[in-house]
Parts: sequence; C-alpha cells; structure tokens
Amino acid sequence: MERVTLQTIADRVGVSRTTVSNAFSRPDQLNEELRRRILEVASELGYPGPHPAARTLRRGRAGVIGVIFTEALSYAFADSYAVGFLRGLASVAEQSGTGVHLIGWPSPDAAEEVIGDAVVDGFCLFSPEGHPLVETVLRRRLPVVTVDYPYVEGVPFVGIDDRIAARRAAEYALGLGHRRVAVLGVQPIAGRTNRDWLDLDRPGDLRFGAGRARLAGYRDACEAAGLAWKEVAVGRTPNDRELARQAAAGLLDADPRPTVVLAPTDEVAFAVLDVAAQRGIEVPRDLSVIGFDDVPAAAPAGLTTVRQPITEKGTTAGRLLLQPSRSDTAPCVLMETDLVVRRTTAPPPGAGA
Amino acid sequence: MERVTLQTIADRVGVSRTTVSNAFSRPDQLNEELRRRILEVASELGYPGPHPAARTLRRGRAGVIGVIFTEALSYAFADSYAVGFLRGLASVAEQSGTGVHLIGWPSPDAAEEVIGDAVVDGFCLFSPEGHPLVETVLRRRLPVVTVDYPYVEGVPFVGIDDRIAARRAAEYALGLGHRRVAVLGVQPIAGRTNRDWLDLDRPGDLRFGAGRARLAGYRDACEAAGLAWKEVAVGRTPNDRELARQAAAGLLDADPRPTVVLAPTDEVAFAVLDVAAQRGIEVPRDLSVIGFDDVPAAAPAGLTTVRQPITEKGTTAGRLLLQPSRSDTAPCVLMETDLVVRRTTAPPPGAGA
DNA sequence: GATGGCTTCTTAATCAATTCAGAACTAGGG
DNA sequence: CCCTAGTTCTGAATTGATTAAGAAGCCATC
Repeated sequence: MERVTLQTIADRVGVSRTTVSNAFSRPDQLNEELRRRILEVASELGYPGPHPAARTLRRGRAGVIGVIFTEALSYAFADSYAVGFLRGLASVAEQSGTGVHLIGWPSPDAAEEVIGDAVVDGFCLFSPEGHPLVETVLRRRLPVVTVDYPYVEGVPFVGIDDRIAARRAAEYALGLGHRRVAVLGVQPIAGRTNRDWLDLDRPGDLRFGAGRARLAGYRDACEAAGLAWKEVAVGRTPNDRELARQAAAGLLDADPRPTVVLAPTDEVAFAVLDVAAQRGIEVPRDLSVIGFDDVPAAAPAGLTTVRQPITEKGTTAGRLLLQPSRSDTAPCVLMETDLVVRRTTAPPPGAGA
Repeated sequence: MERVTLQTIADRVGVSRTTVSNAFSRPDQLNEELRRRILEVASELGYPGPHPAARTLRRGRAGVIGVIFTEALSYAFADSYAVGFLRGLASVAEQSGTGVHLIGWPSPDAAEEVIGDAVVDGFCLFSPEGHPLVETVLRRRLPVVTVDYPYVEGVPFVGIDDRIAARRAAEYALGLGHRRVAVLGVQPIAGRTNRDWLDLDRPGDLRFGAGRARLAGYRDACEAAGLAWKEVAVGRTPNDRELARQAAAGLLDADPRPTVVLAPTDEVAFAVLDVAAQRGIEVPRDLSVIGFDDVPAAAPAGLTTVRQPITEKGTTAGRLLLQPSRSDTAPCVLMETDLVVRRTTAPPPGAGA
C-alpha cells in the first residue's frame, strides 16, 4: 500500500493537485459536485488529510504555541502553581484554535534539540527560577514571552513584584508583634545551586529567581522594622512538600523556636504546617505561618498567604503571544498581589491578646 | 532583513546546501574546521536553525506525540486523575526525547481541525467517558492508543475493568452489613447526555464510559447480594467536587438516609464527605463512603477507595505508542485494581459493633 | 460582436530542509 | 605508476502541500 497524497487523488479523479487542495482547504474555490467527488475518492483511498508538516511549511504558521518549563515536564503537573498558570494559558489558546505544546527539559542537551525541533509559532518561557535556555529560545527568532523569570530586555514579560509582595507579608507578621522570625527560600533543584545562593547582595542576581527575590523582600521588611537579618533564621529547600518537611523541621526544632515562619510558597508552607502538627505545635496560637501564591488548596487549609493571580498570568501570557503588540517597546505586565489573611496567623504567644 | 535559510549560509561560505545541512545534523560528514566556519557564519547571520516543519516533512518523523482529551484542555489540569496520568506519560516521552502535545477539544469542529493539523507521530486518546473523535483520529493513520474508553477493535488499549473493580467495592460495603445503599454515577458533561443514560441494559453501551461501567458493577454486587436495584438510590453528577455536592445532598437528605454511598470517583466522594460534614453526619459512624481512583488526596483524607495505577497507566500508554509492538494483534493492557480500606467505611449504625 | 465579469480549474513556483548516488581529492600498498 | 579505500563535498531528486497568476468557458451588457 503506497502513500496517499493530494497527487494520488488528483490523478484518480482527473483534476489538478491544486483543485484537490482546494477541496480540503478552500471549499468556495470549486464546484460543490466536484468537491463531493474528490472527498469521496479521498475517503475511499484512505487519505489521512493534508500533511500538517507540509502545510505548516508552506503556510508559515503552525497553529501551536510552545510552553517551556524549567525542569522535567512532570513538574508541570506536580505543582499547582504551574497547573493554574497552564489552565489560564490553555483557555486563551483554545479560543483562537491554537494548540499548546508542552516542552519539558530532561537535560540541557535534549532541550536544545527539542526546542529546535518544536513546530510552533511562539514560545512561552515559564520559569519561577530563571532560565538557562533563554538564549536557545531567542535564537529561533519567534515571538516569545517570559513568565516570572528572567526579565530580558526587549522580550515581553508577565510577572509580579515578588520582592515587594514578600515584604508586605513580612511587614504584616512583624506588625502582629513577631520578633523571632524564620524564613525559608526556594532554591533551584539540586545540581544547579551554587554555594552563595543565599548571598542576596550579589548585584543583579535577584532578577533570576522568585525564591531569592522573596527572601530579599522578607529581609527588607525585617531591617526596616529594626530586626537585623542575622538574627533571622534562614533555611532553604526545594519547592516540594515532601522534601520541604526536612527544612521545616530544622527551623521548628531550634531553640528558641521561631514564632512565625515566612514560607516562599504555599507548598512549603504546607510542609511547615505538617511538621507543626507532628510536633503538637498549635497554629496559630504557638506558631504563625505565611505562604505565597494562594494555590487552590490554601483557602480550605485556612493558610494566610500572598495571593497572586495565577490563572490570569496564564491568560495574559497567552494574549501577549497570540496578539503581539504593535508598539515599539516590548510589553511588560506586572500583576497585582495582595495579602490574604486567614487562620494561620496571630500575634506571638504571650503578646497579651 | 531577509529570511536566512541553509542556502543563504551555503552561498556565503561558498559550499553546497547539503554541506551546511550536514554541519547541523550530521557533524561526522564534514571536516571539523569547515563545520566551525559554517556555524560561525550561521550565527553571524542570525540563522534560527533548520526549519522544524521542513525537517519533519523530509524526515517523516516529528518527535512529538499528541494527547487528546475529551473536553476542554483546562480539564487536563483541573482533574487529578488526568494530571497523574499525564505525569506518567510525560516521563516516558521525556526519556526518548519525545515531546508531548496536549490537544483540547473546545468544540467538535475545532477538534477536527486541531487533530488534522497536529504535527505528531502518534496519538493518545484519553477519555474516561468515551470519545466521539475516534474516527477523526484514526483517519490520520498514525499509531494510536486509547486509554480507558472506548475500546476499539484493532487499536492498542490501556485501561482497567471498571465493572469488576466497582463490584468488589460494593461487595465490601454489602459485606459490612449495609442495606440502605446509594450510588452515584459520573455523567458526561451537559449537552452530550441523553435521557436514558441510566439505562444500563442498552447493549454494548458500557464500553463507552467509566461512569456507567462502575454503576453497572455496583448493580452486579447489589443484585448478587439479593438487593433489588430499584431499592438502591441512584444519582448522577458531573465529575467536579463543587457540582457534585448538589447530587450528594440529594442522596443524604433522603429519608431514610442511606448508610453507605458508593461514589464513582474520589472527587465525587470528597463532595459526599463535604456535605456529610455540613449536615453533621459522622463518617464512618453514621455513613460510609467509598470512592474510586485513589488520587493523591485520598490517602490523607482517609478515604476508602478503589486504587488504580494512575501514573502507571500513563507510562504504559507512552510505551505502547513509542515502541509499537510487532505482533499482529493490538496490545490490550488491563491494569490491576484493588480496594484500599481506610477510615471512611464501617458497619452500618446499629449493626452491633 | 466585442467587452467585461464570473466561476472553475490548471500551471508553475515556492516553502526549507534531507538524502542518495556519485565526484574529487588524498593517501597507502603493491 | 596504478589500483583501492577512505574522506569530504556536490548535484539533483524528494518530502507534500499552498498560492499567485493565468486560461477556458459562459453569460449578460452595450
């Protein structure tokens, strides 16, 4: 059985290849009766329809956008922040008949290849912790939007001001009277972490990771409140509930125990709550906990956290990609955030409620 | 600025197009020094790399598989069963340098187009509730694997025996002594539901939906235990925790109230637990609840449920797609399931514990 | 009876690569 | 000096469609 192409059908029906193409793609260009005959023969021969790669090549448009993650693709489905973002992006893409191609990143080499081979009309770089692949992506010379990190001059961007938002959260805690403060930072996954990751003063560095920017915001608030940074217990952890329990335990087992933990994400905040429950530490009486993101699970858990418009970030990124602006300067959207106070925060014990 | 192609570079360096192509795709075919010169010129000219569509067209391989969902793409990220499945699939794809293209289904027409336009090497049809698009997909004449439903003769398949698994769960409940039984079925989303959806006796129909198959399993168990099906309270609901609360309330507010609810999914079971908590009905003392799927949230919630290997389904489907079997008959994998008894089931009240 | 406008179809160019067969050159062995 | 083998590069065919430009036929209008 040979391959069936437009030509096969054209020969069989006795018309030109063009006419057969029109039968599929521009029905108004030919006689209805002839079109029916063509489609009938096509179906008889088992023609799979116009070849998408050939069509894309000729048309110069794929009808798909690619979303590139920082890590392995499975991350996209494990993290509810990522899931929320994708939901927003997908809904916009859907409306314009555009597909979404998810691109993971098993290893740097594989990434180069996958990015080079992606049949897409544009890329969305989704990377809470910076993205070593920006160069590779830009090389494709397609429309690009980066989300969260990094901000690249001339490339459309969607994000929030992590530093300010984190500062607000810390200010709230300090305002409640807390002075024994512990903070946690999200570090990039193992292997890519350098030793002075916690050195917040390296210039320009904050532009490459939400974890560090939030940490810096926490520090800003502490110092403004007259609390020296070196008196604050600082830990770091991957953004995984399971793994974060270790770091959380480290902080909660210290003596004196902190009265508030500022977590870099809700996921990590949940880990802190888990450990507190294990230890019989009552929240918020003995310990206050603040998260970041306001993922769907935060509300039922009563977690005080910094809300950011997760899904809206996705829709915004989608629109930026699908309807590129005509202006000279690349759009740069900073979303609003706000502190959502729920049931995991209270004044420190002995504050004389 | 003109478009830069292999030819542009070839002209500039003074070699043939073939040689430039080799510089990118088959480094062993040319002199290292010449290759360096070519790559240098390419980078100077801002060459984006070999055009993926052209490459795919010529090679006849895309390096991507498509996953087609039953409903809107956002569903894929809202449902934890789907998320688990995708995680498995993605991990296998990743290992063989293959991308994953997620394909939603905003409307039937849009779907035809998106499926026809997808530059992929194969399709995975993921559809707990049957799939009207099987025909469209098969027309592409690419490798296909269907997951859960529908089972199509000659098409590789991965799934579980929903009917048997559901029967086992119901048998357990009946074995505990329950006689006032309520069951819930998951119906496809509104608009595609016909009126006699609950008529389990329509021939062949059970092959098109986990919801109905599980319902049939519950019925099998009841009748085998001498409990007439018409004495069982039957409700139906979409697979959404929020929406399912309504159906759950309908069952729990009945008089006499059932002592056990057999839910078609964990998501629905959670809704039943929510409503029970609202009403002050104590689980498992006053009410037993059994779910289905064993999603990650089931264990912490203590939900008794039917475990199915969600992620493993994904890896299996991936392998079937990426390493098509050489055998004549299409592989058909039925996964194991088992009942996981946790803290939401007990003998009915007044059974003399 | 020529002119113009429609509809319907065809011709030929184009999209951007890959690949196979073969040419040119170098080097080694007899 | 010739033959063979190996490396490096080229020419031409091929992949499967879309599209702009143009031709043929038909009808109505002036």
